[in-house]
Amino acid sequence: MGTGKKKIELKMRETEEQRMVTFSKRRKGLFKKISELHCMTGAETAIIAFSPAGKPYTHGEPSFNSTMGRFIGYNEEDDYDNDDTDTFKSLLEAIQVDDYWDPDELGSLKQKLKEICGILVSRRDDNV
DNA sequence: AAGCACTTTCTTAAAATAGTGG
DNA sequence: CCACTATTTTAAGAAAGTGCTT
Repeated sequence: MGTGKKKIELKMRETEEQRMVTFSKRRKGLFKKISELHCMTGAETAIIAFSPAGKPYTHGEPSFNSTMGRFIGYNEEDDYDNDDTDTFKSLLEAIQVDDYWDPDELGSLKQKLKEICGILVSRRDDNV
């Protein structure tokens, strides 16, 4: 016999546990709404949400990567894998591990990411 | 096996939305 | 249009379940 939904203040949840559960539930609802937006309007979408523990959750339609690729302006002829969401995810995760990762490795990962972003941004600026 | 980081299930009320009539 | 109500959807609380790493 649950106590049912209660009214709560719109502020940071008090405990880590509350934050985790609320994150899980509300992310689910948010991603569902975004699916509906795509379904009803054809809008291409991409969203990233970092969990309280720092893990990135992505969602997008027709796919996260294709929408991100479109946003950043990559060329169609590039053989870019639209379904490989792990590509962006792993890059995102790489930035999160500052304190736990080997500094040299992190440095090179960040450098790679910067290079990739630089290439993509300049390509976008050239073509649009 | 234990611990972590979520995820889900259930009950129930809050909030959002659709429908109706002025 | 706005006010009111009926219906649907969302999510809080509590607790249990899942999958992965150590």
